Amino acid sequence: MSNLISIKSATLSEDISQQLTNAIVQGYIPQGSKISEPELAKQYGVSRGPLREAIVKLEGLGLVTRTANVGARVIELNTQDMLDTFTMREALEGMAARLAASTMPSEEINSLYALLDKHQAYLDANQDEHYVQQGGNDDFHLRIIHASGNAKLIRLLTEELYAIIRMYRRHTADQRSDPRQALREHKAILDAIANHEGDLAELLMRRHISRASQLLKQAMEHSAVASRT
Amino acid sequence: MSNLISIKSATLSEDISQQLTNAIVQGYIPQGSKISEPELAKQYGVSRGPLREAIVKLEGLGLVTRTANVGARVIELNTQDMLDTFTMREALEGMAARLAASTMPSEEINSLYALLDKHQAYLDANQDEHYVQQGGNDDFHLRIIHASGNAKLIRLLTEELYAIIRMYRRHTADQRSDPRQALREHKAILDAIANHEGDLAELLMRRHISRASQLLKQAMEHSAVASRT
DNA sequence: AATAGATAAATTGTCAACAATATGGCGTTT
DNA sequence: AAACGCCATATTGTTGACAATTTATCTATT
Repeated sequence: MSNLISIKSATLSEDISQQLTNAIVQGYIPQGSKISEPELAKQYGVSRGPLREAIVKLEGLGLVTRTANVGARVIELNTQDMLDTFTMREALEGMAARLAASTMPSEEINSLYALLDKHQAYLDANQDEHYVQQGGNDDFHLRIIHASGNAKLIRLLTEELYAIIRMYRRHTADQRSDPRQALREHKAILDAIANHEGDLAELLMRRHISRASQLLKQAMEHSAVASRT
Repeated sequence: MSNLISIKSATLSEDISQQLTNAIVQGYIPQGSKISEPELAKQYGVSRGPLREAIVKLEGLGLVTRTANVGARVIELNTQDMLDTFTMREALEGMAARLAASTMPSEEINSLYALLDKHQAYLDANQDEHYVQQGGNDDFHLRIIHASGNAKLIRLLTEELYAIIRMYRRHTADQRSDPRQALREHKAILDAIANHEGDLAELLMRRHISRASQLLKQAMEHSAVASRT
């Protein structure tokens, strides 16, 4: 139940940085709340030095914003920020799918087919309940991203954008997408990659993400109307 | 002649951060060189605190790499890194062009046509000599990026990727592209945007950047062969 | 002579104190 | 009563000192 996950790193700063990142993404530290240096330093049992360093790192990751002489606050994700993030994701993951289509080794492709079979079996067994893809090696999108072989693209998507997305999902009604539909789309994307059809793979991946983005937009407009009553 | 550009910021840390960024991008601090905290602190006349903070920021921007208990080094850009960066640029600027096609106000479009006329006049007057587009408001690509209206995309492209690209250009034979060809492509992109043809604008922008990427690749292979003699 | 180990120097990581700035409360003034 | 300015408090920014780790130097051994 504790939000303190003990990860022994080489330096305190790295340690705190990871713990803070986790705390923010998981929502233990709510959006918009102030990051007090003395308070957190006491809480984590370190001095302000390494803690400040961690905050600067978080700023680089886009999880907090800092104002000189005032301090840091956790970002507040509004719908526009989220749609902007999805737009970038569409462009970058589309490109990742294209790259994967030309470089992905066949054994990795087979392994991904096996993963999709596993997802299929899960849906069959759990009557279409969403499987939680929390970033592990079982996440189809992450596998494609890594298959791109573009180190900078991998870092950006997995360390920055996905943190934001996961953070957002926590406080919104989970995506009301049809998991079987998503699985079909995943399969189509993988087929294109297996056939080394980069153009098609990119197109399908973009359409897939765009669809999720549209759902998000609708959900937001809906909840905005609902909260207005 | 000094590499010290005095920018009075709210905090020393911001100040140092900007100066270091500039020094690295401009090549005053060469690639691969070690960032010594005591040395730089003395050089800039500050204590190690704000200097460390600046280094952490630079790490977030991808300009230096840090190793625990060892220190920071300026990144060394190899051809692969550069091609990876161009690949991301292709995806993101392509998307920016698409977005611009649907949101760019007509007066801004006219202003961009005027800019291209200015470039044309420059080429006519200076017998096709490259105009240096060092990131000012006269850079066509930056104008398109800003017209996308996607804040996150703007920040990533202008603050991170472009810093890397400028850094790389400094120590390589400048792009041997045909400036008239580039100008023609810019015009075609702008035409597509003016006609609100997002698909076409994206396609043309990607082709434009891909072409530059190909030239870069050839130049690299060429110089690799040349240096082997 | 080359390698391995021990010691010394230098650098990074961390801390606690001080300075500068912003925030909140109080009283005064209009 | 509201607004302005002043003062006290708290927070951030910066500094110098100390601890921990790495790097360099020197000696000893094979």
